[in-house]
Order: sequence, then structure tokens, then C-alpha cells
Amino acid sequence: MKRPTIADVARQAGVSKGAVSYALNGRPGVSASTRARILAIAEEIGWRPSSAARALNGAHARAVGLAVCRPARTLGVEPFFMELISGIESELSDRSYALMLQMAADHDQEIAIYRRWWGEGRIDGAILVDLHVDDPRPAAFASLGLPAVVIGHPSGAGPLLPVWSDDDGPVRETVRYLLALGHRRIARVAGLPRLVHTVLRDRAFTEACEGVAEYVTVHTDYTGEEGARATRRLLSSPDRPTAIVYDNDIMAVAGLSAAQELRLDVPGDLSVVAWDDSPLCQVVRPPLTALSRDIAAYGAQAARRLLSLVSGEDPGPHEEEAARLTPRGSTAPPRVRERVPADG
Amino acid sequence: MKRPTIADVARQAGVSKGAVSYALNGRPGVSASTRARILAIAEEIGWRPSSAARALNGAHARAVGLAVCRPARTLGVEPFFMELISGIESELSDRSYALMLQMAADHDQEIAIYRRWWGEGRIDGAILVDLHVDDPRPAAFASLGLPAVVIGHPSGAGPLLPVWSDDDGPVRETVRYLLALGHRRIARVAGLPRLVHTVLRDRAFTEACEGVAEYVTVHTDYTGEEGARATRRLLSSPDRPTAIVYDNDIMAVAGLSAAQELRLDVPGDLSVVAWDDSPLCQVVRPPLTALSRDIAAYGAQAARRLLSLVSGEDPGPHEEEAARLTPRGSTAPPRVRERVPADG
DNA sequence: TGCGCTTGCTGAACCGGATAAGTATCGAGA
DNA sequence: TCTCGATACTTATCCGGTTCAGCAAGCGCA
Repeated sequence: MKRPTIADVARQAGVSKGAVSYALNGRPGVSASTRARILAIAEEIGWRPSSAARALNGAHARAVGLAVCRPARTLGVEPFFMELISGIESELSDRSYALMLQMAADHDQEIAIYRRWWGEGRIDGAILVDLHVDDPRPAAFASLGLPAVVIGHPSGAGPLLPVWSDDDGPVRETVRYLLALGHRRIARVAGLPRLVHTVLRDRAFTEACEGVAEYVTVHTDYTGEEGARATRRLLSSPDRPTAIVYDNDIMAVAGLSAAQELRLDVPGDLSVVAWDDSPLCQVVRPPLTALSRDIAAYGAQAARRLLSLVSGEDPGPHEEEAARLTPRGSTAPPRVRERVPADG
Repeated sequence: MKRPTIADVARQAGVSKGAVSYALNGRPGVSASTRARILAIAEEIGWRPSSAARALNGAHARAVGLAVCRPARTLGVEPFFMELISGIESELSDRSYALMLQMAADHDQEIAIYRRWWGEGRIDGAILVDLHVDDPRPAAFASLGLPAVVIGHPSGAGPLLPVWSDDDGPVRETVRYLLALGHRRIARVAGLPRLVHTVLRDRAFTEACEGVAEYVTVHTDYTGEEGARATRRLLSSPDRPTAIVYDNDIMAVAGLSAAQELRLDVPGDLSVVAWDDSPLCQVVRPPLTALSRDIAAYGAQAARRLLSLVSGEDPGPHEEEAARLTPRGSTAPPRVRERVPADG
């Protein structure tokens, strides 16, 4: 009942282990007829290469690592991750690479996990997500010599290969769109302030609004709960915003509900824009105007770059297509007339 | 720049490879002082055991597999999976087991993936989810000799170890609750009819309603889109239901929106109940009455059983705590007065 | 006829650990 | 003093592949 090895194949074929190895790997060194015979026997007795034995000879582990440190509750709710993983997967499974997944409590633990995986020869490379300001991970990865792709802006990727999508453009596009609709008081319910892309979006938002609209940014932890709380606070202010841009879809949905609970009409009294366009956005009423991007493609791209990095090539950094504004029912001109400049 | 091996440690310590192995594994055969010296050197030069070399000696791969075949779009949205995975993870990472994840297109591909992983010695066991009626996987796993835990009802688990939560009780509890509120026309928007738990819930729902309420069950694919469509169809019927029970939270949210779009008041005109209680349920207005269960604990339990199975023990089947009804704002007595029997 | 080259294969070393078997050293007991 | 037995190691082998050196046979060619 033991797993068959090449020695078993060799015995049955009446050749040496070496010949079997050559035959099974499609390398020269055996005749076509012997090769066919060996392959047939291997097939028949159900031989599979032992990944351990292969790895021992310096071959690749044929797996890449993804350790994630986010609180479990955000992970479960935000569609972003599963879509990203499913994109990564699609690329990996095509080449029979596996994905090693682990949740970490913090960056130190995450680094420890990678150190172990890499040290033990379990992974060939890693994908780094949720880039922080002053993130210790790029340097740690580099010192380990662990090939890695960073999903995040090059400015924070250090020596690692970045795969990112523009944050600046979509923010400006959104603000322009809201301005064009006539909004002059715009709020942004942002994610964790320590994340690089939050900082980039914050800056873009500020610059886009500066001088043309009143604006405010509130930071949250991405949960619907905090999104709702931030929304209530914003909407109960005397000069409440007429539009709110949310940094993820779950907060946008929560914000929408919070507004409706306050008897405000969306989009009449308040326009809502979500960043990232999961099915969730189209399921609520009104459907949410959202910044859409193909997250699965994003993940697939990262996986592709990582694999080429692992195989010794030197793929350049890659900027994924930026998110595009998909207007839906949650945005409209503000009902409350504002003093609009003649040239506006 | 190569990874240090026990040979390197042995050389520096001035002892043999064997002694180092004994020392590092905490086995007798070396003196305390030598052991300490070896451990110090190993630590200093950053030695890690090669998982490949260990696995080659018949040791465990220290990884378990999880191949999932669901359409990516459902995966991304439904919180269930990420919560389950995060629960599985929490248990695995405590014992430094890794999780190998892969998405499959269908059951055949899923079985092929496991066959490969198991054949290659990459995994010690597997977790099987989304049990289907006449599922080919339990038999396939058993014939492979792959230790596995099935997340699903024992009736469908075949020879594998089941970990499940009761479907029957929660369905009946929900129906009783709705009946007590005065509902007499209840609909159920169910998931895929081929899933074992859908069948179980269908049956329980039918039996609970039989003779005491009008009822109807509609099957969907779990997406919000189909949930909304089913809801619209149900609500546009002349004798529309006064309560709808959904098989997951995303469909419940979609159904809620669809109802509100039809200018129906929830819970006045329609009561809504969701199965599985993600943060999503509390984020919408009104917050959804839901069947709550600790999905992460569910996953952790499955992982725990699998690990004990892998280590040669024989843990019994485990029934997780059943989902419990958490009433919230989406359920109330039906506003439209119905002819309620005097004894009702 | 002899030389060199290619083809097709064998045998052995090797990867990094685990482990069984063997050996040198030392203290205790008879 | 000799033996017994534990202690503290060393040596050798094994796991399942890969790979390199070697070698015999067959072929072309001068």
C-alpha cells in the first residue's frame, strides 16, 4: 500500500533508476521505445513524484506563500481578499503551483512565518499585501533573499517588485465627477491611515478638493461598523457633506444604511461612492456608484510576476489598470441648492 | 549565501551530523552542554530544518489541503468562506501546519488536485466542504487513503469524519418564530439544490410549515443577483409571502433591497431572516434577523479533528453547536391583518 | 582496421535530515 | 581487577528523486 517510487518503476521496466528519471522528465538519454514503456508503467502503477525528494535536489517547492495580517473580521467581510486570492489561484493552478496561506496577528509574526517557510524550503516566493507606511516587510524579505511581489505602490515596495494600481487618478476622477454634479461639501471615509494606499488617496483627495470644495477625511478600520459611525457623525454636523466617498464597499453599504436611517434620501440628500465594486454594490438600493477594478486580474498579474521572478527572470514593475468610476443610482446632484459660482 | 544545514552546524560544533540531529530534536544521546552549544550555533547561523528532507524520512508534510469548487463570484462575496478559513488557520498555525489552498472548476478537478497533492506528499490530510448529493469525493478520498474531515452532514460524509452543524433545528426554530409573530405565508430563498444542507433545510422547512402555513421554496445559486430576482418574483405574486427566509446573508441583503425598491416596508410588509450572521447583517437597515453561528469555531473544530486524525488518533464525529436565531429589526408581525385562528 | 562520436543505458554520489548500529569512555559494583 | 552498563558520541544507511561520470555498442569515416 506504499506509494510507488521510481525504483518500483525501474524494477518493473528492467532498467535503472537513472533511466526512469530521464524518461519521466522528458530529457534525452533514453530511446523512444524505452521511454514509452517506462511512462506506461509509471502511469499504470500510479507513480507521482515526491515533492519532498524533488525539493531536496534544489528544485522548486512549487508553492508560494501568502501571509495576511488583518483582523479576521475585516477579512471575512471584504470581498477584496477572496477575489484577489481567487485571481492569484487561477494563475498558480495553471502551472500547478500551490498557495500556502496563513493569517498572522501582526507584521512580526508575518515575517516569522515567511522566515520559517522560506527557511524550510516550503515556498519559492511570496506575495505581500496591505503595504504600510514604514513597512518592515520589504527589507525583511530582501534580507532573506525571498523573491516577492508587493501588491502596492512602488514608493513603499523597497527593493521588491511592485504590482499596483493607481490611486491618485481614480480619486481625482471621483472628485471631479462629484464637483460636476454640483457637490461642494465632500467627505471621505478612509481606511486605516497607516496603509500606503490610504495615504496616497488622502493626498489625492485633499489636492483635488483644495480650493474648489469643502472636504474632510475620516479614518476608520474598514469595518462596516466604523463606516456607519463615521457616516452618522458626518451627517449630524450642521454643514453636513452632500457626498461621501468610502474606501471600501462594506463601509459604503453601512454608510448608505446609516444615511437612510437618518431619513436622508440617497442620492437626493447624499451621494455615495464606494471604492471597489463587489456584487454587494449592485445588491443594495440604490445601487452604489463605485470605483471598479478587476481585482482577480490584479491578483493574477501579481502571481504571474512572482512566478517569472522565481524562475530567474526579471520582470519589470507592473501598473495595473486604474479603477474606473461606474456611476449608478447612489450619486446625483445635491437636492439642497448650494450657492454655485457662476463659472462653476 | 546557501541555507545552513545540520552539516554546517556539526562542523562548527565539532561533532557529527547525528549528534546535531539528536540535539536539535531534543532526544537523548548528547550531553546537556553539547546540546546547548549545538542549539546556540544553530540559532546563530539561522538554521531551519528542511521540510523536504524531513518529509523524505516519512515525517509529515505539516500541511493540509483545501480545494474549493465554487464559482469565484460567490466565493468573493460570501463571508462564510473567509471566516471558515480563518478558523481553520487559527488552529493550524498554532501547530505550525500550513494550509494549501486551491480553487477548482469542478469535482473532478478537485479530486485530481487532491490526488496530486497526496501523491506528491504535499499534504497530510484534507478538508472537504460543500458536500453535494451523491458527492463523488468521499469515496475518492477514501480510496486514496487520504485522511479527511467533511464539513457537512454525516449522511453524506461516507467513510470520512464529519463535522457538521444541525440544519433541521434552526429551520424549525425560525419557522416557529415567524408563526408566533403571526406569519402564515412564508417563503424560503434557498441555495443550490444539489448541496446536502440545502436538501436538509428544504425538508425541515417543508415539514415545519406543513399544515400551519403556506410555504414555498425557491432555489438559487447564492448570488445576491438571484436572491433579488427570486425576491421580486415572490413579492409580485398576488398572495405574496409576509416573510422570507434566505439561505445566506448576501441574498438576504439583496432581498431586503429588492423589497424596499418595491416600496415595501421591512419589517412591516415583509419580514426577512438571513442564514449566517456576518457583519453585513448588522450594517443594513433594518438590521437583519439572522441565524448566527460561530463559523470560525466551526472551521477550527474541523482542523482540530483533522490533525488528530492525521496523528493516528480516532476522533469521533463532531456536531457543532447549531445556529441560533438572533432577532433584529427585520422581523415583526405582518402589518396586513390576516385571518388568524382564534387558537393561534 | 582503427579512431572518434553518438546513443542508450548503468552505477554511484548527492541533496538534508532521521535513525539504527557500533564504539570509546567512564564510573560503579563484585 | 575485571566486568557490566550507562553515557556520549560516531558511522553508516536510508528516504526518493536528480545528475554526473562511465561504459558498451553501434555507426560513420578515413
